[in-house]
Amino acid sequence: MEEEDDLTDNVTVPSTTAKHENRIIVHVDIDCFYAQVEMILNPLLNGKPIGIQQKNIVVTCNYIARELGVQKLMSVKSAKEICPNLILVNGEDLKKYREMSEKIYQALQTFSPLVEKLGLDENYIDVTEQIINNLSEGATTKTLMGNLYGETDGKNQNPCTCGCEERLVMGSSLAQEMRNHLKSELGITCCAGIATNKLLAKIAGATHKPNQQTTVFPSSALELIASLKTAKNLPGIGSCTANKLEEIGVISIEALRQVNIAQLNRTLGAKLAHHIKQLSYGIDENLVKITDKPKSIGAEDGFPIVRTISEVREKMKTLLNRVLDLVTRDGRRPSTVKLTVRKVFHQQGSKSNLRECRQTSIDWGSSSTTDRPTKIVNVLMTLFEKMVTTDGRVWQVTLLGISFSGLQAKADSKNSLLKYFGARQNDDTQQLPPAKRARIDEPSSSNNASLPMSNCSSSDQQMLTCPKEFDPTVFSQLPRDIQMELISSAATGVSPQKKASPTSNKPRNLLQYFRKL
DNA sequence: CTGTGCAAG
DNA sequence: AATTCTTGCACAG
Repeated sequence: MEEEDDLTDNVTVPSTTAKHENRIIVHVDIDCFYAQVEMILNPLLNGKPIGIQQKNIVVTCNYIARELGVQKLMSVKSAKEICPNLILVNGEDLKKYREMSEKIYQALQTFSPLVEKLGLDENYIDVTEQIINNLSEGATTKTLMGNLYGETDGKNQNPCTCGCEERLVMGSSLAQEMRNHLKSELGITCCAGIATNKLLAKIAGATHKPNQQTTVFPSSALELIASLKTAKNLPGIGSCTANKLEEIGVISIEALRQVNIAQLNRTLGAKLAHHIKQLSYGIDENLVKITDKPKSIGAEDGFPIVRTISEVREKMKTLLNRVLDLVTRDGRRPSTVKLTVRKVFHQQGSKSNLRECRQTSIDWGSSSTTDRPTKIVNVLMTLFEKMVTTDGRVWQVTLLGISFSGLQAKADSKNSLLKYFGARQNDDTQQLPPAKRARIDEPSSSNNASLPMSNCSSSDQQMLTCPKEFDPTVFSQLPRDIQMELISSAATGVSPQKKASPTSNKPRNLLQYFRKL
């Protein structure tokens, strides 16, 4: 099937978008995050204009400062000119912010297990399950909390009959509860967007700031997207895609909606072309993806110029120490290292922003903790040579980056599985918060551990696949963290049971109880 | 599995 | 009004 012209694709775009969406997504965005954290940590700052300084830049500031004319990403110099009594707080150490970010994530998780963190100050929450439960319990649809995008005359011109608006109204009160909770427990204020997908939720939430929330009905989705004005304002269209779009004359949202799909395919590839076309109509099928532990841990350091191996080795050591520290704190053990370099070779005016990387698996085998750093430095230097010193050419390097991946929980079933069962007996629901929260524990026939078969696509795809060697039924009942542990142990062959040899009366491995017979 | 490119905050 | 830094995902060989 060749799609020669754009008519075909446009026909498939429903006039009212998201009609078939049964999800309810909340996007939570903390108001001027760094500034808020500083004010919470130091109440003396309350009522005063404060700015967060990194290097010579005011990266963000509180709303008092904004009223006085201070803007985000302003130089310290001009910020002080505009607002001489601006209080500057150094925000180069992100520790405090990471900690608060984690607390916020945990707090939001009490409303739904489907929380996705985006940066330090944003989260998506899929509350479809909770809403459906509430409705099935005969919860009365409350009045909408906060702002409703569009429909400014207060009248809903063309109410949708599919039930989405009722669910969104409930979503708005759930969002209100989340914001109240963040305020009372952490002192944090934020904005929220409530919609049927991530795209609309994020954009809607940004329409009323600060400390407000906004719901968008699918009937207003097209209008909301159009209000972004330009295509590059769509989340998912970055600078590179925006440039390519510009080359084919696509700047506005409207132009993106109208552009010939075949041409778009040629410019961006079919998949991306289709995706951003969908975005332009407010359609976004992306699921809220649970944020797990990081998949990689790394650091990189840029500098003016380095030309000698010994300099590189020095920088490498320093950098490695930093990363190793992070890895140690994480607790897991990586199986591969990756080295990134940025080479600069002054060719005719080219920016040569060229980064290259090489990775290799690492064998922690018999290396003591004291041994470890030097050992890895050598590995890294080998990788380095693969990239820059293979030929005798002159080289200059302006960046080194080290990243570890393949992080695996240190395989000691004592500290994970056993501990889990120990704690588990006490209370199943403890990590589910105050009952009023979302009332997902109401029927109590099944707890949250096994998100029971819902027809909600969002949770379906979050299901982990059961490794061959385990009983799928049992597996499906296990909580997610245990599922993951079983998967990784299956994958790595940790504790392989030889045909269930009952002879081993050793510290019986709990894994065996989950295996198929 | 490797390496590159893009996006986001 | 950025640029840098960190992470994750998609693509391709």
